[in-house]
Amino acid sequence: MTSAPTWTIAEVAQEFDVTHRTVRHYEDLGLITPERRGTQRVYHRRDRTRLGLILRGKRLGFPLEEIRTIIDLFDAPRGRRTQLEYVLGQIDERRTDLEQRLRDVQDAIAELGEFEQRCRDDLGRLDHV
Amino acid sequence: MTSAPTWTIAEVAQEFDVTHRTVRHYEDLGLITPERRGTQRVYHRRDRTRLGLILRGKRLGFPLEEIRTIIDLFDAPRGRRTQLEYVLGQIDERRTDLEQRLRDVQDAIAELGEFEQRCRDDLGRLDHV
DNA sequence: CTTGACGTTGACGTAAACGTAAAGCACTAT
DNA sequence: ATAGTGCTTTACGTTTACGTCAACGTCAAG
Repeated sequence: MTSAPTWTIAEVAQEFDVTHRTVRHYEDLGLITPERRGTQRVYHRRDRTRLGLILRGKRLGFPLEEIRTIIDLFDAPRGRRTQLEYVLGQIDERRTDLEQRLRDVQDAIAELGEFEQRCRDDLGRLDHV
Repeated sequence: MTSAPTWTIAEVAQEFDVTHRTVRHYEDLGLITPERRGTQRVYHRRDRTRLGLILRGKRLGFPLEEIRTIIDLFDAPRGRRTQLEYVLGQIDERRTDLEQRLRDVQDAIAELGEFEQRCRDDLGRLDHV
């Protein structure tokens, strides 16, 4: 029988291409809470999942504090109706935000495409002469 | 005959929902270069276009310095072949970056949808009992 | 047993992106 | 003439997201 795999701080840092300082910073802000064996940190799959979410959130330009509230949402208690309704409300806010970003990215890609076409036209004119 | 419209710093700031300090900061970094009439700044349509691009870039999480290189690209000289090829190369880099972000946003929205479904299921079970 | 390799906790430093006075010019309105 | 409104520069303050030592613990290898 194989027990659940774990990782050291150096391993997760290398794997996600960040420094150990960064990983510890995220822990300071409460974004990840690795197990402790004595004084050493032990990272589980759950921590890696969270790290992935954090870094994606960062690529999307969210501040770390906001990222924390988002990924905490996934682990929030949903036993009572009021809790569930709160979570569903939060989900809606997040979606609104993300859909704005989706439009932003799509617009930017479209503009880039138009601009590229203009450049290619210019290039064609240079060839033609 | 109507001459080209212009705006004051207060007007553009209000319109884009930023402070005049922010607008001036972007000028300090060379992202916009409004005309001067005496000591006063006069903003033209071109400046507003750039401000829109800047803010969208910010929503996408790009640092201002990178935003500057991007929007400068649109005004870069494209007279010679080498210049055009440079610009086309830059466009490709940008597109690669933006497509990564597109995937990120789409993944995030998808995950949010799955999570919402789980929550709604939980809510249904509460109703059903 | 001591030397690395890797880990730990402070604690201070820094770059980016503005915020926030402070102090002064320019024009208009009373 | 002076008071007010809006714009200007200068300059230090703040927050976020880490970087960068310093100083020390721990465990396997030589």
